[in-house]
Amino acid sequence: MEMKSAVAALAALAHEGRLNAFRLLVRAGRPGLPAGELARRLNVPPNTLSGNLTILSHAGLVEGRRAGKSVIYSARYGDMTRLLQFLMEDCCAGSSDICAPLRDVALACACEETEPS
Amino acid sequence: MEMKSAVAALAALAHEGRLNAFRLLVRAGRPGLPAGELARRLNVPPNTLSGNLTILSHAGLVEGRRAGKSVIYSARYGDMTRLLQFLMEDCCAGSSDICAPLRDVALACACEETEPS
DNA sequence: TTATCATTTCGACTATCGCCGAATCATGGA
DNA sequence: TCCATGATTCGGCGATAGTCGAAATGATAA
Repeated sequence: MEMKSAVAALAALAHEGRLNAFRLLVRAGRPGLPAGELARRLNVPPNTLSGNLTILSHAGLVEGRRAGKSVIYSARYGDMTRLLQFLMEDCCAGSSDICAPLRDVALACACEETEPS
Repeated sequence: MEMKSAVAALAALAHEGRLNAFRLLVRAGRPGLPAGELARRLNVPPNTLSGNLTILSHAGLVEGRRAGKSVIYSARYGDMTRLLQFLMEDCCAGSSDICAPLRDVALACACEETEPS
């Protein structure tokens, strides 16, 4: 069951235009961006982008909310996290040297709150 | 340039049969599994699986090496790591609460060498 | 070399995806 | 209400991906 949604999310991301849009939204953080602004920044026709945003949103990767005339899209970090979790599940098969680099990747995503003290 | 290969990897994984095969290889660890054994375990025709393994290998996610009559496939953990890194790049946009769950996912992939003391 | 087994490639069919122009829907302002 | 604007949906065409049976390739052992 989880399998189907993972495939859907991966299929949604397996497209240059959608991956660009998604990454832009990921970088935009919680506030997100209006659809038109996205189309302008990515330099794609609004209707094409709209279809791609629909696909991303069906896959649970983004969501849109209306604000006046605009629809503001933002990344759904929770589902993004679950997808990554699904991909790295049981990745290590007992060999810690496989798993270690993955940890480093996550720790490199260090934000500003890295210092524990 | 990195973009293209990320899309290729995601497209390769955006397929139930291939994702099953890949995950099975990921769990199999470095030793990997012969193609026929994979086909048997996944219950798919050998030629179909062969095509899918070719796609995965072109995407850099798996590799095959010959051992006698069999070709043994194994996951390429390095490229898998790079893909995850690409997906979570700049994920936090300054908000640490976005990034923290991702770190937890990576830390949950804890292997046996988790204990720091 | 010849037989045999594991795997891969070939060929053709079907289904689905992606893109674009045009029409439609939703909102805010005159 | 009527118009302007931002966004989405609809219709279609062309291109691509997926599957399977059948044939070919590669490797081994006698």
